[in-house]
Amino acid sequence: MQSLPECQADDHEDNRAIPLPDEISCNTAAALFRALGEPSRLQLAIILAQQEMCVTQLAKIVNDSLPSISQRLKLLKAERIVTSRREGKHVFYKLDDDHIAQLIRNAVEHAGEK
Amino acid sequence: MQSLPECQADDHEDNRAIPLPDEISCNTAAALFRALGEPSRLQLAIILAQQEMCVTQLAKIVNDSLPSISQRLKLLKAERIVTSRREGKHVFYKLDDDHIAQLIRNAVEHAGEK
DNA sequence: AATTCAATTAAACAATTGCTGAATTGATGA
DNA sequence: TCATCAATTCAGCAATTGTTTAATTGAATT
Repeated sequence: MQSLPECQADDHEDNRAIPLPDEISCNTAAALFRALGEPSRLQLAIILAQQEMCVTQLAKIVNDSLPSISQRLKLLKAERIVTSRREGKHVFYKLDDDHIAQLIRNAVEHAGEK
Repeated sequence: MQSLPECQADDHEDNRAIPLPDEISCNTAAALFRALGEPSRLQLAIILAQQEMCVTQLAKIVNDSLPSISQRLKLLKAERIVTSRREGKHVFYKLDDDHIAQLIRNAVEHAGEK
């Protein structure tokens, strides 16, 4: 009987053909995904994709404490998912750019296909 | 002196205007992000976006143990990021669809802007 | 300057996650 | 059937993460 084709990678010595994705790109891109990879943070991002909002408003809407919201926003901001501006006592957040909005739309779309 | 405009959300009672993103969507989309939100898993996804590959090959390329790779792939598969097919002793994985490839490209692009 | 409200930060704790080595399953060939 | 190789599963451990309460910072008003 004819045997099945051997695993192509038995030429284990030659990895030249497949360049590893560079480590820094992986790390920073993964950090971006990780920031959005938590329901409560993603929820904030989705809300802020619709309209700019201050921390207190967000806390009311999602019914959670200020420190929680603030910490989530801090992480989202570190990954440049949201930007903030202060206006008097309030700090307003919004989505950084359409790039991110597109990313979120794609993910929600994919998730919806289940 | 003119005082700064009040926070728009002092009408705290009326949240009708801002519908909460539905919880299930948030959870499933977040799960997708979380799966990609780990450098070693994202690395696998990026490699598999370029070509189909079996577990042993992947282990060689990223220089890690079979159980590690297998567990990562399992999670990626659970989120429908990759698909697998068995061929004899080997199980080959590849990216599920271009949807995901696009998602990854966007993220890497965004990360590169830093 | 003192008060008040918004937001952030800090520290401690609980829960989740990823990794490691051993055991197990699946499939082929002797 | 037995031996072998690929892949998965399992259980225990270490590290990371998210939450909570309290304390602190920042800005405006009196």
